[in-house]
Amino acid sequence: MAAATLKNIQKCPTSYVLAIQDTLNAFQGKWKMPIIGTLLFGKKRFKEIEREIPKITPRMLSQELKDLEMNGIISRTVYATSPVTVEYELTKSGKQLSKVVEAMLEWGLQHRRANMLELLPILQSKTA
Amino acid sequence: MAAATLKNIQKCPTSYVLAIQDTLNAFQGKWKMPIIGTLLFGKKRFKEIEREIPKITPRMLSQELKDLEMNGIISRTVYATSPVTVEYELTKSGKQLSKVVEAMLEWGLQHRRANMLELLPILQSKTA
DNA sequence: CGGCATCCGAATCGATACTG
DNA sequence: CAGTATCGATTCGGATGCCG
Repeated sequence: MAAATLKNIQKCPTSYVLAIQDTLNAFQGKWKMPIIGTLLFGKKRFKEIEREIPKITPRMLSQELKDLEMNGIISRTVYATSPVTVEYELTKSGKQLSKVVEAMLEWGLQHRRANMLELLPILQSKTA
Repeated sequence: MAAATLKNIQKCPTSYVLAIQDTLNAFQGKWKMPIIGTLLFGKKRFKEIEREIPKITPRMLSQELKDLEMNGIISRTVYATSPVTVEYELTKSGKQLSKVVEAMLEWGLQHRRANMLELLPILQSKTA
């Protein structure tokens, strides 16, 4: 199959848009990408993830993990210890997201530097 | 400066999470990535974008374009024709997002194929 | 430890109608 | 053409408390 480069789909921008939205749905919201991000470093337990993601509540973490599992991005394993231990791990699909995450990360750093220099004390209001 | 690879920040997952969330904020929501996507092919006018993105309303398009402009991702040019013509174009920062978009696109296609085969008639309920 | 249930305000977003 | 204004439905997401 041909690679999914921009040039290949230039002919039909709309179908291209649909593909992006499709992808977007898999990890939309405030928390999914950060969760995936922490799991790229390996298996983690519920509490570990919670600790690494500032301000996430158990409610949201639980909800998002369930969502990600349903979408085939992570897998959940329960160990019958006492108290129970649960480990979350990226699936193969999930691991392939590292490409996306790295791209986002790299752009984020560049973009931030660019904005610091040129414009935008506007961000202040969002940071606060 | 060292490249922003995952390995480089493994030491501090939390700061890494913050960087991702930061990036995420720049194009969160249902429409921003698709808008950026269509603009990767070149300058476009309001109506052109609207036509290429299924189901977007003028309200949302207007709002998101404004947001993207404030974030330094696109630029807006008004031509004093009659009726007025407005063109939107990616800035340098915006163009650099192509890396992210392509990564998302590629993953989306792979992931879709994988899910078709293995699991998930669940998506049906979301597609409907 | 790893959650779930409930409540509730805030933010998002779609539909529709209108304007310079 | 390129938007804006208003309304209302839906969803998101934080706080809190409880459970096996």
